[in-house]
Amino acid sequence: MVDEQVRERVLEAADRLYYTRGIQSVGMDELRLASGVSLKSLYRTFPSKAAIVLEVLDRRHALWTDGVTERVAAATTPRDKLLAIYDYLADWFLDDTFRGCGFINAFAELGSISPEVARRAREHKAGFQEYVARLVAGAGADASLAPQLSILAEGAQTTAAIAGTGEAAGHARRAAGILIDAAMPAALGWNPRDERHNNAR
Amino acid sequence: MVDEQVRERVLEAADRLYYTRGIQSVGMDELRLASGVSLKSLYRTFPSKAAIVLEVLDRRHALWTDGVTERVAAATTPRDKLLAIYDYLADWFLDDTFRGCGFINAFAELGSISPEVARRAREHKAGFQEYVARLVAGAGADASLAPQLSILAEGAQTTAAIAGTGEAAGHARRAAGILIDAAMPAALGWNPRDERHNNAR
DNA sequence: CCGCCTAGAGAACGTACGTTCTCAAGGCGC
DNA sequence: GCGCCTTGAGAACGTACGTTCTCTAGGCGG
Repeated sequence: MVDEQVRERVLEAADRLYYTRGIQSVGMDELRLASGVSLKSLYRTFPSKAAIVLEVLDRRHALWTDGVTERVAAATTPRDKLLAIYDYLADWFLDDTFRGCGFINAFAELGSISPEVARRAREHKAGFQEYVARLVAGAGADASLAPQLSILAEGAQTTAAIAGTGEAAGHARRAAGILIDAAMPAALGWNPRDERHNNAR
Repeated sequence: MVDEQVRERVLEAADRLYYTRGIQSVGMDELRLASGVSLKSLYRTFPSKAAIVLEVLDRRHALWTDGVTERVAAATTPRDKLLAIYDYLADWFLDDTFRGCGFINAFAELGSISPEVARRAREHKAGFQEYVARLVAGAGADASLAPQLSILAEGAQTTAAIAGTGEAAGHARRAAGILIDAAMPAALGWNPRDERHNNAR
């Protein structure tokens, strides 16, 4: 089997298994079975399980970033771009494999014993916060809005994961709408009381 | 050693170790060392590690509930009672042992392989959401405020844990203030635009 | 002072895991 | 067609863990 094929198969299976059942609960033998790659090829392609974990996290970061970016790009107004984040979450929460944010989970499981995992989680969250900050700046809203929206997205993910329902996305979206309206300068001709812009779900 | 002493020592040490390093990373031998309780007494008092984990979670739930309740009780106005939740979080985040919500962490680590752990996490979060809902009702605010405030608290905890800083508490508190003002009926004589009530930190 | 019961220390046991090694089969150059 | 190199399957190895067992020491009632 070509190296590229091995990489892809292993990372795909590892991501699925680690996300579903936790990293420490999934052994290399199970990963071999699920990926259809022999242990030999596995260790020829990756130096260790720890390395696989880090690559899985990097892959997941790219998928998340692409997904959010795409969804935001599809929205037109600056306000809708901000709210699109929560629409993306709403769809994700409905996926029946949803089990919370993989980075929060990895951090909870390994953050205190693997500095590399902790760093990946920190960078993933910092990246998202910066992205939101750019959107907020683009909307001309007060900069303090950005961490507020990030915290709402974060809270929606853990709430939805533990509750096992997706309704947190809607709650977060409505809260975000209120916070955006409060942070939007009326000077830009924006009227928070205008019902047409208050497109809550 | 008296049974009561054994229980307390083991649960205290287990809570500290599990919270700091994760549950699966802490073995029974280390728990024996940290608690100063022999393996024999340990297994005389608890049937298994799984049972200890569940008792630790129950204990932690009680500690959290008491801490929040006390802090809220110290506040006077309904609005300040709601904001007191974030003051409690702010203090907690400054504790240098802070490593996120123990229930989120336990759920991330074991939620998919231990239904009991998943249940504890679900009940813990549901209990908090109901508590917030009661406070919101007591404040005469719209019921939709409750899940919004819960999600903010949730997001602040994971954000603070991964970032390693406590500033998320302040961001969540300011967002909460805005959402509370938006959900408070003006009919009760409440004026959201009144600066005197807008005691952001 | 003697026997019994309990507790502590740690060895022992079974299992599981990450990683490496063995061995046989198969593809490919010559 | 023959030898060599790589690959796959799985055994093997070292370690760690949860749990139980062994043995010894000591406290306490009689």
